[in-house]
Amino acid sequence: MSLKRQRGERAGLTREQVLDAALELADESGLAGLTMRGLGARLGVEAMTLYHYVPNKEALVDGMVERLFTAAQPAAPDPDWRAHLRGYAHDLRTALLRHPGILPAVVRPAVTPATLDAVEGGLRTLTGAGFPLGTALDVLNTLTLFVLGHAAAEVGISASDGPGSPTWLASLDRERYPLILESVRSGAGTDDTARFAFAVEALIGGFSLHNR
Amino acid sequence: MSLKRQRGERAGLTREQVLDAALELADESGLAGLTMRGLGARLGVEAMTLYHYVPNKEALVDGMVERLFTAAQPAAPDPDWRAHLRGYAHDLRTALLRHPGILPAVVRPAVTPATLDAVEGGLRTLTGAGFPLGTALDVLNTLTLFVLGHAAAEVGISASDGPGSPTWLASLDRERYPLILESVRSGAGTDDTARFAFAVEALIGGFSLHNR
DNA sequence: CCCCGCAATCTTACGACGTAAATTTAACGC
DNA sequence: GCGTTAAATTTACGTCGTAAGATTGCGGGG
Repeated sequence: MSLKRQRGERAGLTREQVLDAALELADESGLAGLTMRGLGARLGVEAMTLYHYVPNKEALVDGMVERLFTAAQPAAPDPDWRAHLRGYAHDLRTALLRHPGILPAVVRPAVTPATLDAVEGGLRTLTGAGFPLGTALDVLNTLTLFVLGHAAAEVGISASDGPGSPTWLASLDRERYPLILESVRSGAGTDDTARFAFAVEALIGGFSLHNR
Repeated sequence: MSLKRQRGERAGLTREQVLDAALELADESGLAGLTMRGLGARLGVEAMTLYHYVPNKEALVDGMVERLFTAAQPAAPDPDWRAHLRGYAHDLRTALLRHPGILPAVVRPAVTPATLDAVEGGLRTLTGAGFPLGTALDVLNTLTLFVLGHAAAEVGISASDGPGSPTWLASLDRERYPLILESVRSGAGTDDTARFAFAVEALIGGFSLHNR
């Protein structure tokens, strides 16, 4: 990456290289630090060159998001629908957290061959387990949106130590917020991974009510 | 709003007026259309004037988000914890959807007196219903993050008719995606409000497993 | 082998953005 | 009235996305 070329030598980029470099840059410098000029520099190329691989910056970000979703390998189909959903949620979260830089820009699930396969596979498992098709779709949409929101919030929260941080919360009025203070003191709710697992289990437990 | 003044006449703004005008502008023109100059114009003032009410644009957006959360009046404490959670989720979603313009920027819950009250109240109801404190916190965090993610995705999805739209999905390969096509044909999963309610019920159902 | 068309890359330029610095103007206590 | 302070403006700078056009390398048909 970013090798210097002789005068007039070609860089030989591909769209995938551009998108991957953009993901790296966003992870290092944040969304605001993702610049056409900066991305060009990282690839050893002028900014305008990038417009041969991407029509504009919005499309660049869209491509990055697509790449993120595509990187989540579809969970192996599991006849146990609970295990299938657990695996799907876990894998999707892991893929999303691999590139926290663009997560703030992921406000909707991307539609790619990979995600379509994941949905189709999920529908097959769920309907096979007795869920009506409409319910199965609601289940998958609900779970996907939850994973998205949770992952985005995880990277959003961790960066700050202003309002909301444990030390900040510890200075609250103990008359008014006794339970919050007790929670902070006991260190509850600070483990993102544990909270995620808790939530997934709750959702699966709730979905079970539609299956008998 | 935006009344023209005589030369040298004062505008007499307040921070709240600035934030509310910013919310309006973001709703009309999107996040990219939210500009210091544009916001100034809407208030009948030069861009630099806004810096007397807000240190920079990032703080402006933060203030808008805070205002959004504060506008969600805390749900009336309900001894029935299920009803309490239902009301909380519904009210928060309604408040968030009232200003779709900044929702893409809401990647984490804001910490304000209003939200602290909501959390404390929720903890009181849940612990009163027999939940351990740590579990109660997980329940509230899970529900809040879900509402955030769902609301953000709702406004993100609705705007597009490219990939992911019903008409686009209808042209998929029927050998490979039979269940997705059947879902589209039956119009399943298109009602955001219904899906939200479904998800909230599922979560509450799952939470119930920790309460007996 | 040459040359020509195409694809990749670079150069230059423009308008809009966020905001620093300095300046002007209005409002208010003494 | 007068100085002080807060509110608003003016001017300016650096950076951004990107339009337009020029330039350079490469591969195939004479």
